[in-house]
Amino acid sequence: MKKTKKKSNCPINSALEVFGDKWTFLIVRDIMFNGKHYYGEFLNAEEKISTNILADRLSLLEQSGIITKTKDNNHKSKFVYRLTQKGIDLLPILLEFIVWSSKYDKDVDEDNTFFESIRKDKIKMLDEISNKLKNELIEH
Amino acid sequence: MKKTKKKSNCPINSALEVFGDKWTFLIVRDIMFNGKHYYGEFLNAEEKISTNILADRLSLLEQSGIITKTKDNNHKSKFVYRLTQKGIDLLPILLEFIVWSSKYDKDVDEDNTFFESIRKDKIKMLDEISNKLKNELIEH
DNA sequence: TAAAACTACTTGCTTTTTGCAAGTGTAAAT
DNA sequence: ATTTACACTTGCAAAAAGCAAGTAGTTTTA
Repeated sequence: MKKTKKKSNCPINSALEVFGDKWTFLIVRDIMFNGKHYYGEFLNAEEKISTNILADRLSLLEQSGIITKTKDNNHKSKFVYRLTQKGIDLLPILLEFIVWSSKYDKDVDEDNTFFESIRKDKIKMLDEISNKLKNELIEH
Repeated sequence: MKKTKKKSNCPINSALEVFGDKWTFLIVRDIMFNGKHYYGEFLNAEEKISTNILADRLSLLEQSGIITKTKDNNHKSKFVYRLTQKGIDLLPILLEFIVWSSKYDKDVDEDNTFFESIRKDKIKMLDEISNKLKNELIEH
């Protein structure tokens, strides 16, 4: 995916210039909810992204300031991928995705306690998760 | 875009099976915020979708139960596209897209009063817009 | 009432993106 | 010293997107 000129300055289109594909949000999801930080971990996701697409998307996310890429100190051949604040701020969008899908797609894996928590007290849930992510960000 | 088997039952992936492209959300946006209802109106959007992609996406959105397609009574050669309740329920997602983009993309067209209203009182905004859309749905 | 214009597509073709398999280069473990 | 682990890169076939032109009903206009 090469960088292309903007189609418009609509805020929704603006988000789609980064996230208008099948994979980018899944990478963010894996860092956000599944505690993944390494290339190999993203590759192992259930959805089976291919290696070249993963490399491309990680690079785009880094260019967009949504994730950072740093060397792992204890393991020099590994890179650590983390969410920036801009990335953490995607949380409300992903939570709304979860709310919508768990309402309308009955095939969705039902971790009902989690979905219910989001629905019942969205703001509390949002604070908890975003504080956890923010701490990870500060510690490194 | 042909219908393909699900890559997983993750709720986020589930939403991306429908919305993981550059165009689908823009069509929903045009119905939701810009009062568009006709094929020709979607074509005229700033982002310039091509005719075959538009036809394909309208058909997918209809199959997914997010929009309905009905004959226009006063104008027999026209079809009216409307959001179902499932489509209206996408509103929180789109509002969060707007919040995120207007925070991080400084090129975004600034209708500050609108963005501020969303940020200041998200729940009120959500009620107002979704009631308006729900009325349209009931009247027809 | 015949011709032109409108509306919602469809078709054919080129370009771009995706998906898959195999390969490369550096670091770590045996 | 050699194998294994990890993070990619490369090459190629398949799928999707983008563009221009065509079609088929429906209204409008002359």
